[in-house]
Amino acid sequence: MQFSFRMPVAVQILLCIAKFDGVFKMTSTFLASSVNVNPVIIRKTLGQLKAAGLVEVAAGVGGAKLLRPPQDITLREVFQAVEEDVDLFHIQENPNPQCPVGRNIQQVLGARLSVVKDNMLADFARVTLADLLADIDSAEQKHC
Amino acid sequence: MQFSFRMPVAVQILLCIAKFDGVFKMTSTFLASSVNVNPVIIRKTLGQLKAAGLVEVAAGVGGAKLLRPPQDITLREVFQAVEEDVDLFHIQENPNPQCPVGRNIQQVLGARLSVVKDNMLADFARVTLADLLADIDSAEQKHC
DNA sequence: GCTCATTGTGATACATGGTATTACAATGAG
DNA sequence: CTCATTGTAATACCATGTATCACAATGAGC
Repeated sequence: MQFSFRMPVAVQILLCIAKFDGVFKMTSTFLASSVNVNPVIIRKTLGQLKAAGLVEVAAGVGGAKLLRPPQDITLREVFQAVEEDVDLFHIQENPNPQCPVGRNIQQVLGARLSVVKDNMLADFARVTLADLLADIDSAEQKHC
Repeated sequence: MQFSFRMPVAVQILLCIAKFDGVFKMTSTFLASSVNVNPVIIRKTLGQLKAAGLVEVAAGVGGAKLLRPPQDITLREVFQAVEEDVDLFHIQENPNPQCPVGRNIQQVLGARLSVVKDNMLADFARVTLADLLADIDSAEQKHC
């Protein structure tokens, strides 16, 4: 099991916008060449980020901008913008009610797993785009 | 994105074995009727649990047993027994090396996400089969 | 040694979801 | 009005998860 590309793609889009705002126009074609995916994927992802209130996209003329400063945007928001909010885990829906394990598994295991999911979201909430931009800058310096 | 049924199914199998050991013979057909999936799914899952050293399965005559007490088996082991150990997250493999974001995204975001994954596994490691058995018993008492 | 319920496993089928791509109407600055 | 661009529908393809059938191998008990 793996998460899809979507969240990493969304993060890369947002980082590019943050880093190149005012320098280049952030069109879906430009972003597509940084991420190396099809421009339509970028446009769909930008649509989700727009719906989440993270960016604005200029229809017609093109170009995307952040609506909030990078230090105010967390991975949690990005994740929730692009991933369906279904349960992360998936417990068999029709266990046997005759069996004491079957008739309680959903409640018992579900409670444990929802803690795990909450912790994951809390971890995401601790990382901002500004953190990642700083990480990138320090990685760049090491290369030079 | 969702995890598959596999881990919850494996947990339910192990709980049934723990609860009914010595009372019923734990064949794949019996377990399939508690979990309500095809017996072949049970046999495949038991095969993974056997490979992980959690259970033994009597070929021929049938029946599965735990190889360790429930308080020594954590959700982490169960999870890792049945889920491929690929990266939980999936970062675009060929970002544009010309772009400062593209050429660092894997390292930078990958480092952050591997922390999230480690935390998730640590959460799993804190829950044992014995905990779940106790949860089930207390849920059963409330129903009576 | 035979029987028979059971396991282990390969093959197949099907549904779902992610990704890539084409096409085109709608948009809006210049 | 023009034209680069966005938004979106349609389509295709592949990978993965799940269900199911079939059958050889197993091994306890008679």
